[in-house]
Amino acid sequence: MELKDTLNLPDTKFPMRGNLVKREPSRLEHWRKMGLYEKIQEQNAQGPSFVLHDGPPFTNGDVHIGTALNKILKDSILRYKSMQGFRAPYVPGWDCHGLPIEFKVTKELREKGEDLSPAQLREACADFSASFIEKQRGQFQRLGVLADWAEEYKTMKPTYEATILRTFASFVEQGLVYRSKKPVYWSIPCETALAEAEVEYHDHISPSIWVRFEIPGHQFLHIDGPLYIVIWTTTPWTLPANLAVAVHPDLEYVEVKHNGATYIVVDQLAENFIQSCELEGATLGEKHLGRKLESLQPKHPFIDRNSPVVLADYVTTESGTGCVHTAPGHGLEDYLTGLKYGLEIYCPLDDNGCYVDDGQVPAELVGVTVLETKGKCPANSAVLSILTEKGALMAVKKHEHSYPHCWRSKTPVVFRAMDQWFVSLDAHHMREKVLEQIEQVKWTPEAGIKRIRGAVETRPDWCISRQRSWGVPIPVFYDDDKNPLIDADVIKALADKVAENGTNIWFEQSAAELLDGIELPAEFAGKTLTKGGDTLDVWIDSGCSHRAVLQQNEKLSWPADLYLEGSDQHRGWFQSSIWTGVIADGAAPYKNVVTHGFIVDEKGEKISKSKGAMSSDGWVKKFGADIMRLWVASQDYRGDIRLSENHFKLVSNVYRGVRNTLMYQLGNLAGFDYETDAVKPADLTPIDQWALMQTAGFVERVTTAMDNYEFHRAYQEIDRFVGVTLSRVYHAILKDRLYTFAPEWTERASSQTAIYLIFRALVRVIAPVLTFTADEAWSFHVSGEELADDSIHLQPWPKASDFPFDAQVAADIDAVINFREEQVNLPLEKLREEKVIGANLEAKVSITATEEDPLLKLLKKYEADLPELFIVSQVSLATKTDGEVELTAAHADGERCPRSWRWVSELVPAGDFGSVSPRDRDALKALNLI
RNA sequence: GGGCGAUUAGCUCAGUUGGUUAGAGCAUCGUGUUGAUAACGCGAGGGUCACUGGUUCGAGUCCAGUAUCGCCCA
Repeated sequence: MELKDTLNLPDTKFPMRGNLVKREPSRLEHWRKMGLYEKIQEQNAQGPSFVLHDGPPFTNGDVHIGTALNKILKDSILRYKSMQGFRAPYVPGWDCHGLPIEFKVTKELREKGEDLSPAQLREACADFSASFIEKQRGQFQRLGVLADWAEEYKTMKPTYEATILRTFASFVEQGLVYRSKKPVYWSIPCETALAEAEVEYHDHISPSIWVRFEIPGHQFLHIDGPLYIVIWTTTPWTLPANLAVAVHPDLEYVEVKHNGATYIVVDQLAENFIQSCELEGATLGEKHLGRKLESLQPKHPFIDRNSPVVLADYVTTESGTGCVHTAPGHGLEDYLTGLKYGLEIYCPLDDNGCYVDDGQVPAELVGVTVLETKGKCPANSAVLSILTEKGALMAVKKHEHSYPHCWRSKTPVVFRAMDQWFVSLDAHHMREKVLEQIEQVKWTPEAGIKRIRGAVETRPDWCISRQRSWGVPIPVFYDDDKNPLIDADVIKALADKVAENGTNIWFEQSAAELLDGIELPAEFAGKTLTKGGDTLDVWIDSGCSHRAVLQQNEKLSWPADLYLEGSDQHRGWFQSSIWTGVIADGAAPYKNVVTHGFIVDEKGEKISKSKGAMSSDGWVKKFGADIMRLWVASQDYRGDIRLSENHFKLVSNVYRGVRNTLMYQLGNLAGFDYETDAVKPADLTPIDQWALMQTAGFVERVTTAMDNYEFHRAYQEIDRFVGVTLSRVYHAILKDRLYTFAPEWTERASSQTAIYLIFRALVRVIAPVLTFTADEAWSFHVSGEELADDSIHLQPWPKASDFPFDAQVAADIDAVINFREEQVNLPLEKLREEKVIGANLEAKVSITATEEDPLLKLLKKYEADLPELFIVSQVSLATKTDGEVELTAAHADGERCPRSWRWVSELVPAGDFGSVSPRDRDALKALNLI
């Protein structure tokens, strides 16, 4: 037998390498088989409840890395809450309806040459959505997300749809729903009005044109020759709908004279105007305040009507001429000005974006489309040629600016007035009520309250109608005179039918069939009715989730304790939810809202879609779920979250440290039975008490971090605890005693007792984040096998008070260790450089100080422990009469023990093993080996 | 263009009510060990705290502006 074989070296089957990609799936299967989620719920059935309400991801693709981040954060929080004894059910959801799916499905069907009825199209959309629910569910599960998948909610489920309709009925009942002609964003390829959320801004090159409107007669005094007011626009195609020219009441406008003609533009932009239109030799004349121009009646440049000068505050001097082309049917500001001046909300475009023949539009424009394809806009070209022909066009330039685009077709959208359904947000002081409720919610980060407040304060009435099929129909009927029947009782009755059969019935049945058995208001009774073709804005769908899920699933409760989504949802889901909550239930549906930022690349810039780094699965397949989860925890998610391969490698390093530490602990607990082998708290050696004190502090700090959902702080704490407290200090010191002491010796049992307690705390603390690894380590701990019946996720969260130690002893050792870190290592390193020693055990340390020195007193108190704490072979303390503490290091004296590698004054015989130190001889004796 | 936020070593984070030479961990480099070994130890280098100006005896910390980045809006 070799000496090495007489040592108690670490022994565990817990593998050093994680091999997560390969190993994690079998643990998932194990969890599924044992019903881990259900077990956790059962265990906490009587605990206080904590309801996190899941924001439903849209079901039109693979799980995006941002969605993965979101779900991981939720899962980590819920696992933490569960370990703390909360009944924390998790019902995930899916957002199914909406334009992106309908668009994609329509496109695919068109390519196949199939033309489906709305009902058939909806079926295809439902299949599409269902297929991605399957896919995404699998991807979420792969991340380790634990949930009540059997109860998951879907916005396309009949009962959910019925809730949407009932919520809408509540809106109608309160008189908030109205119909109005209003300019809305219109996507020509999609033939639909778009919500703000469906519009994205991209840089766009538009023609910018200067157009002169003649002011005939003697409207303006002291002007000889022709007089013009000059407008500037980047949307020439809206000129046929021009009904006015807006100027700012308080700005000065100046007469620009050139070649006998006079042009009126705002003073600040006169130079710009002269240069842009190349009016060489132009001179400036009199100035006039904008409000004085209000009475002017310029002529439309190519249609026989006047375009009066109106006043508007939003006119700026940033670009153009300060005289704003106004088309009430094509812009929101123009619309408001139009209302103020009693102008028609005029919009001569059909659904396809082509000019209609209404007797006013010039014949050469009729049928021309305003849709821009490949940078060319036929309507713009046609309008420009008319303007040129009429001599009204003064200049054309290219203008790059940010312009709204359809989020799906990516084409520029147009503003177009048409009939839509709206929800009034100001009636019954609804907006004020929502703002009041916002104050009752705790927003994290705190700045979130400003964002949602701003969004609620400034949003216009909610346009809720969409001209689509894949959604919940707006339950409105029309009589022959186009009078709408929109009645809360009728809608509620319809909702009952929908709860049974889904909204498909709206598309499959006639109005008469739909209304069969439903009592109509007197004015519609007996009339022939037709059903409306619009669907509801999908934000209503998801905005009703708290009503459809929290109020209807008996395991959940309303309002939610927590909503946790990306910061973009201040304007999206958080807002739609609080509106439906306040309108239908009188309060906000959540108590706390936490937001996370967006994922950016390593430079901190928006991640580009082409990189292919967007898929959650790609990262999981390369690094494993625990690394992804650790990556999520590693950063402060309240700001931007950086994503890069490099980053994952760094996180992997930290992971390896944690894993190795667990392996060390498991290895050194081999053969240790806490019930029979643990020492009493009073018998714990000083270093073990120190380690337990450190653990208590660690647990306390991590708990605080977790309570604040500050995973990055927990991550830093874990990294530090594992890397410094345990690995560098505690575990390093322990090696000698764990390896060479006889198993029954108190010191060794003391350390194993401490390691046992620390391991069980550490593995719990990492469990919410490193779910797989913690459970793996736990399995080996409780069963010695990779998979066990028990799970770390059924264990309670540790408390600082779980760890016994004497505060004075622990503090003393802390001081000794600080002394080692600051003073002892340096001279040892110097010896190493000088090649006097290699390992620290080859060294001895001598410390000299005055008798009164507190440090010396402290060291004396623990003199016997010092070699172990300093990890050297010998430490000698000596006194002197005055001066600072002196520390010298040299090669150790005596001989090297071949068993413990420590240098001792003399070796003693140990049978067949030759000579060893007296302590090692005793150990061998205790082991009955000699 | 507007609103909100961020900006501390290569990376991820700490920096308490403004107060001595700005701290960790990881990474890097050097080195030791070979009984945690695709591991572990020790040491070193690395920051004009985004920039500019202000308040103050004193500012990473307070104020203003600028820049860059992100989200939202136009």
